[in-house]
Amino acid sequence: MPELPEVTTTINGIRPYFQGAVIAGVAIRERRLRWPIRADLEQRLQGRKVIDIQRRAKYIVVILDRGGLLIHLGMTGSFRVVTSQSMPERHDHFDFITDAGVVIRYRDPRRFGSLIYCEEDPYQHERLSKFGVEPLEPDFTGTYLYQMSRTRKLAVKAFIMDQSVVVGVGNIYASESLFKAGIHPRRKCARISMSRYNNLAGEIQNVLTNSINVGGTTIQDFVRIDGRPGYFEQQLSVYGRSGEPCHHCGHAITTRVIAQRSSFFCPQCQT
DNA sequence: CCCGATTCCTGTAGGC
DNA sequence: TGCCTACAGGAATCGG
Repeated sequence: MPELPEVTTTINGIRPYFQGAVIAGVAIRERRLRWPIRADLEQRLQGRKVIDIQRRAKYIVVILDRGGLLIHLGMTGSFRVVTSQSMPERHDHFDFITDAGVVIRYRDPRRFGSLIYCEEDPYQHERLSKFGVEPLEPDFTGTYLYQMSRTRKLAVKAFIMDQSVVVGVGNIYASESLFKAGIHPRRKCARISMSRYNNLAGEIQNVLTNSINVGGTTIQDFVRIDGRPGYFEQQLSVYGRSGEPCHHCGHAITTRVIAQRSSFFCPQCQT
């Protein structure tokens, strides 16, 4: 499930083929994603130059010579770079074809992803307007989390997954960073001290950075641009480890549903 | 406004 | 072996 590290890994994989390219064509086989792909997208993109590929929250932001694209991977979206001879398979919903003849192909079995065309600056698009801070930027601190949480009533796990607070943290990295910080995921976010939030902010940054460095996590669907999996899965402390021993104390890892998402934690190490 | 519940979707895993 | 059901979850939307 693509969270911040998986989006970054995807962007790094696409960039060598996409940045600086001219879009020779777009082939769309399935327009019904999270929102329908607009009918004139092929025509709008034809001949346009790709200036840069960036990230905001879990969106891939493609900067074009004017305007741009917002691409979300949803739950099961991934890109691959293939040759023009490669036949699209089921769930390969669209291709960007560059002037170098490279095909950048999007696959998304569950179709929760999106491809949005922006006439003007994509950073001004409404979809990006409600996002909170970037976790790897300097303004993401324990103080920030502490201040944002004081008046809120939800569990800390739901709080750090709230994209209007901090972006890019999904179910996997929320579970992992709370374990590293020794915080119980069900604890009310307003009842956590400044020093614990300092730890948590640092652990969120550590977990995300470590994952980026090994190409992200592969659980089920996410694959890197070259089709190989990310390797962060081997470093997971709690996610998906229900019943297995905690690496720190040996107690069995517990799973509970918190805010409609399965959550994994050590009941002994996390309080 | 806030927050929990529901919804979209399909591949996979587990039970019988 | 095959069928059925539950489950996975990002994020928009709905309802209390």
